[in-house]
Amino acid sequence: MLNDRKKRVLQAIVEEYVNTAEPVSSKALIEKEHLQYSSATIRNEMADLEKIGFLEKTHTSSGRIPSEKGYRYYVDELLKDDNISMEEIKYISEKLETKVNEIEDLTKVTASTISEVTHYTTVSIGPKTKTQLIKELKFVLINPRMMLAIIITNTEMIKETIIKFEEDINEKQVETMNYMFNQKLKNQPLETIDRPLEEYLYDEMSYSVKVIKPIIEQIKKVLEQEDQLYLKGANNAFDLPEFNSLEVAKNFINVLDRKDLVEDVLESGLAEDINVYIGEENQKEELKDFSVVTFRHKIGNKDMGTIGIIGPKRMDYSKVISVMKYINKKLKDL
Amino acid sequence: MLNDRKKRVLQAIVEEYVNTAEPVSSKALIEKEHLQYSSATIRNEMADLEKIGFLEKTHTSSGRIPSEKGYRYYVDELLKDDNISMEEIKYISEKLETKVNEIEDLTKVTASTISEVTHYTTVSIGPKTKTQLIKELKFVLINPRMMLAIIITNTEMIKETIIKFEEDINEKQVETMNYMFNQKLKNQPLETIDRPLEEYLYDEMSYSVKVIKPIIEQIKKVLEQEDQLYLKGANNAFDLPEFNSLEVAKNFINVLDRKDLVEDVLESGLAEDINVYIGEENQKEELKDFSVVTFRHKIGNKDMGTIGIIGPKRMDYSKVISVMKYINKKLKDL
DNA sequence: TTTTAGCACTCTTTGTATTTGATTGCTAAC
DNA sequence: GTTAGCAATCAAATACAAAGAGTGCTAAAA
Repeated sequence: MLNDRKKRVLQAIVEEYVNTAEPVSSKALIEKEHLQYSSATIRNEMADLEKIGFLEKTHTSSGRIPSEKGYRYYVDELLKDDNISMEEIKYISEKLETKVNEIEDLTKVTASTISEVTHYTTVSIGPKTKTQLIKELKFVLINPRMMLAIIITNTEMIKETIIKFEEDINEKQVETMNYMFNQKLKNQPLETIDRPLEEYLYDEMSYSVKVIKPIIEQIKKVLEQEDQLYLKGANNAFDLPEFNSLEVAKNFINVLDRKDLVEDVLESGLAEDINVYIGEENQKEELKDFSVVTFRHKIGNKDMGTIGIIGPKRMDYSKVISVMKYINKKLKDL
Repeated sequence: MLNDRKKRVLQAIVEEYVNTAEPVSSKALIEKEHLQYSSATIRNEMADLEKIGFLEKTHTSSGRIPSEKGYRYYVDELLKDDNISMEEIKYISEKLETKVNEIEDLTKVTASTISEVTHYTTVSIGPKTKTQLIKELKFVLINPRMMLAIIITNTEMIKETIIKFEEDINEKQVETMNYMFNQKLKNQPLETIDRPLEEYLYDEMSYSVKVIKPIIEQIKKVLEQEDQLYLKGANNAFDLPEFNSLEVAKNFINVLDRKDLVEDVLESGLAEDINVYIGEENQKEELKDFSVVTFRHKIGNKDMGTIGIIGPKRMDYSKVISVMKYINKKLKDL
């Protein structure tokens, strides 16, 4: 579709613009890229690239910036995904090799590492609670009116919650309940905890409503509560020149504050491990001025959490994707 | 020290400036406050108030704004602390009366409520882990290589952590260890878990280092890890006119990102429940352009968590303090 | 046919005056 | 003790000019 020179020009413009945030002129290009052509030749190529929608101008006599279509072509065809230095490799390895006990923490650590290496803002979320199976339930009596319920899922996620009672209960009762609940819930999806279960338990056990109800309610509450989002490096955004516009900055902060939005973005990822959404490609209106790269970490086909980078359209896609690919490989090795 | 009219002028200027964020002119003042004096008289009073350092000008022919000294006098002498509406009272009551199981969550809910009512940014932190006593330890075997340790403190704070082993252990061992650890640690400050304890346990129990060491290490790790900060309403700051200056906005975001800073601020509170730090009164260089109001929630003399509001010096101290005082009363009633 | 030199044209950026309007401080009168 | 009145001050808005960077296009060179 594009001849080699055009590809080279487009790639150079994207990379130069990512670096400088200034429209790229024909002169700047031949200097930076040591192109063996005159500026007039490059200008002609740039005019062509603009004609097919890969470049834009900010005004008639300005240099060019990539259009969203230009970024897309760059990401799909031109981008190098080994743009990662020895220092970065070392840093990432060390970060990921520190012992992490819980998967949710692993997602956090990974997100935080990505943010630190790329200097972009990351958001992350652990494995989706609702779709998981209950591997085991453990009840521990803390005092006669307080019990801790521990829920272990098939992805080794562990959730704890405290349950308070209005009457005293004893160890024996806890044991029975633990047995009954496990009997009924083991290997079930978390959403099993519903009305019929409640009635079943009332029938099987002779314990009062005052004992069974708080347990069911609290477990339900824990499982239904939104999975917690983790945000890292939001302040980095303010070092980017596009955030000199207060409006953009405000917009950005507001997007990060909209948990529903962020969650949707993280869940929207397709089959791929890594997905790139550039500007208008984002479903959500509020994100159309930004680019989002999502990274889904899986073991087999078990979802282990998703991480998203939210940044300007002028994002260093090459660096971001290189880092994610490296981390992906590293995680599979663990 | 100040005559009544001066007090009235100072109070009016603070309140007007808090509202409008514009320097207050003598003319605006007589209009808004229905003062029975001419603008020239008010100008004389304003000149006097400036002479003693309670007011400032942004340039020679501008209206006046309060100085930090002015705010301080306002907070100490003029401020009304019943500046709270029926709607706000209702909203706060409902928020605080929803059942909360853990103290850390109570601190979060409170912080979030304060942010929602005042529209300022709040940061909060639960009761300080390190200074608490261990009330009880519970070990629960999850599988032969994995155990959950539950630590209950004297303020009913509950911390859980997962411990992984490199060799299988059984229920019996867990029971023994649970007994031994409790024996040694009950009613001790959390920092007791030190070298001598470790040796004691090796001696008393015949279990291998591979079993005991991970437990001690992991418990230590949990107790030493920073107490988690909770941030709410950061985006509200961007609606304030002072944040139209990108530099201020950036500064603000950076402060919020500096956990050490924020933590120090929350801990710096004195004996009082509510403390106000205006601009330069803040110990930390980075906060000298902001005002901070901290609110410490105690039951008896047990610290139950601290909440801080970080906002512009032009803060609505009256609203903030009124809300905090009301919440404080409410919490004591619970 | 491809490439390039050259130049007119466009538009942003920067700098400089000029004007407008709000507000004060001070003086003299009430 | 209070106030009217007025010169003085300064920020903010407006207007204009000059400089500079970059393009598009034409015609010539390769």
